[in-house]
Amino acid sequence: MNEQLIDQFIETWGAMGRAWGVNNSVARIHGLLIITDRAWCIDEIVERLQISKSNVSTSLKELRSWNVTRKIFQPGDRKEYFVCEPNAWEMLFNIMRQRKQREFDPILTGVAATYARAQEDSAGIAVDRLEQMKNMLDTFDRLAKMALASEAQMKGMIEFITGKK
Amino acid sequence: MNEQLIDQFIETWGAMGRAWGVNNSVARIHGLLIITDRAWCIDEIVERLQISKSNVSTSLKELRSWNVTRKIFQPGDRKEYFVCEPNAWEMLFNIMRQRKQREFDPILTGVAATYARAQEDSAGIAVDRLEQMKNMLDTFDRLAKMALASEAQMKGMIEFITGKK
DNA sequence: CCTTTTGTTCTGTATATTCTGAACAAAAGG
DNA sequence: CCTTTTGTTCAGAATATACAGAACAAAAGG
Repeated sequence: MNEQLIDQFIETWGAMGRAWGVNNSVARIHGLLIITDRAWCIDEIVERLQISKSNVSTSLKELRSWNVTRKIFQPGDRKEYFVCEPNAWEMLFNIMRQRKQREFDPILTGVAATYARAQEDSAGIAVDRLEQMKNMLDTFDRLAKMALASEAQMKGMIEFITGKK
Repeated sequence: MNEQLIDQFIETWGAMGRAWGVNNSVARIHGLLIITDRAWCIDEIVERLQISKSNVSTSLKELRSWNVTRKIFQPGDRKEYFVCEPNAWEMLFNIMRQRKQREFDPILTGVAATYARAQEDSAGIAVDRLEQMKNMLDTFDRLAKMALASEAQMKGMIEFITGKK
């Protein structure tokens, strides 16, 4: 087993998580599940990453809420084992769907509300900028809806744009 | 002046910042510069947002590092005033360029390095997943380079995809 | 020169978050 | 039933982040 190489990937994935606002333990566990070629139970993760069982338990719960990890059961073993979504694009899609819903949609609603009220009373407000901002968010909303509707569609889109055969 | 409406937008923008890993004060100041129709000096921001001068100073420095805010000088006034990039798309582009450079590129480098080493010694490593991950990141890199090269090109792309006339 | 204005940097405090160990719950085995 | 295994939840400790106020720097005005 190439432990050092695994560590290197886990570290990279952890850095990625930090950059995108994901908890370090959560990202590291995810990295471990991605890079290794097997299912892990909680105690094994505790041992491998040297973090507490409670931390592993809650982190795995969060990973499941993002639909990137799931439980499996081994025959004749009471323990729960965990694996990650094996398809990289599907994984990304699941994360993007969740993030859009949790983080983008409320912002769009908020900006649209401000924009609507600014029509009535615009004193001191840069209405043109607000409108631009709203239009931009609307465009992203439309784009995201299309892209996230089907994996095939998004990949088609991207290949078309980047001109890859 | 519709102070409440301005507050509402600043709050929305702050929430957006939090969701994307931006410091709350930084995001609120940015929100203030976006929504209001004028240039602000440090003391005015201190007064309006009720945060300390040191906080405003460092936050503005960060906003400048993202190329979304710049200093201007008023005739016959020693104070520095601050305005935000007036074009919403240009603002987004500047942020994306910086984030790609600071946060995405190192990840791509890291994963590519792991991938290269995994060719030699792949014991216990899910090489197929690593390859998928690397390919996905490469695709994004290509896509981002194209999109960020010119504002017109990206807007064209988006309009083409979303089918907007 | 000395004072005033303006902005930045530094240091300690307050706040938020992350993480651990312990307590707890649930269920299987004997 | 009682014990063991397994996983979750909770309370507090440890850590990291954000922030304010003070000290400092730079430059203009007199």
